[in-house]
Amino acid sequence: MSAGSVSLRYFILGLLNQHPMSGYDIKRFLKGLSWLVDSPSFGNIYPTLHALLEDGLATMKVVSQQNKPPRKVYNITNVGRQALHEWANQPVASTMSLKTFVMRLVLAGNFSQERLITHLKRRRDQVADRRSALERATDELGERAGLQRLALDYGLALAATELAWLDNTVNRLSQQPLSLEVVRGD
Amino acid sequence: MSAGSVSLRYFILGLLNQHPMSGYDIKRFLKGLSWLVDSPSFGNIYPTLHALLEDGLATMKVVSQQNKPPRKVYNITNVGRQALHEWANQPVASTMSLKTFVMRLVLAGNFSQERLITHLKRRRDQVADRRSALERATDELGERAGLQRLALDYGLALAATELAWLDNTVNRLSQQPLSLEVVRGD
DNA sequence: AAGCGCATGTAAAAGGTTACATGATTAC
DNA sequence: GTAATCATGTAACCTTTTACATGCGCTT
Repeated sequence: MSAGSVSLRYFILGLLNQHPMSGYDIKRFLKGLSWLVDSPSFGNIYPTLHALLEDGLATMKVVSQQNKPPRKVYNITNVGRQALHEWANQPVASTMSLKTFVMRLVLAGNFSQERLITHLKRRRDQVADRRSALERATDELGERAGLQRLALDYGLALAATELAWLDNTVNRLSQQPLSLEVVRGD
Repeated sequence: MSAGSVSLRYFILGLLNQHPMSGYDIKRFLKGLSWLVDSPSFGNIYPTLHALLEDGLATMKVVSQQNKPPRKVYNITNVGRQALHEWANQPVASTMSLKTFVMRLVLAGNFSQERLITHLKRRRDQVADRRSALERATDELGERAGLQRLALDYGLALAATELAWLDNTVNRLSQQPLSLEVVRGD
């Protein structure tokens, strides 16, 4: 999960800040978005939740269900919220994978509208750089039509779409703010 | 690198099959494509090359340079080529990250035009499935406009572009095959 | 001989998946 | 009682990054 990515610890903490969840819930939620975000295994999720408990960043409550075994629902604490904000204030690496971008996008719900827009704009600049790099690489290839050209072509198509989407979204959000209703646990 | 991905061992082997390279060369080449493929560290590359040597899948020759320290250039062996083909014949997981797709696309140069087209078509189907899943998820969200919707929207935009590119490319390649000049090492 | 860029290498630590094991609850 | 689904948990293993260390060849 790491490698210029979002550490699972803070990714989960950010999810908990939006909604109390069990390990199973987290797995299901991320599995549904698995093309857009990392989807860790249970063997990674459960120990991470235990660590959050241990460090006082989250609390746990056993919730009985009908027809189903009980769940352990985790809730972020005030200390956890503070840790999350401190983490979020750290500078972000200048390059970022698609998944990392979307993960931070999801976490952005914990913060302000400005921060969200900043995040999108930074991504925009990054994608523009990437497009330039791909164009340069394409030029260097010259006439040769091969697999590398195919890969570059593919990358350029994606970059163009991403840029358009980001511009569009930044404009839209600037005019009409998103309501960021974060469900606060307690 | 693993986790439904392309193992570094075979990725490097595939690169060597297209062109003899040193560890440093590999690093530089992949760094340039780092948005499209995994870009492993030296601490991963060098030991992998040693293992390929050890297993007889590659040979190594020290090549002196002017003005620069000598390089260790690796070359695939016949045994290595056979291992690569066996690996490539194994069934591929039904879902694949963008990077994994592009990595396999680059490796496809080692194989036939049909295999290349098959790879692209399989990706096409996969992306179509993904789009359906994202559409379903969007419907389930209903009216609520939030970050999750933003993420889904983003995913849908990318999926649409990918589908168009894949269709386009498959058609183009079906009519006008790509010349796959693989530089055979020695 | 000191410094710099190229090039290779390694050990320790971090991060993750796989493959189990356990147990609750319902349905047959 | 046994199979199936939901849910949690753990240990062994694998991969990968990080943070060094080494050395060549040129320049000053």
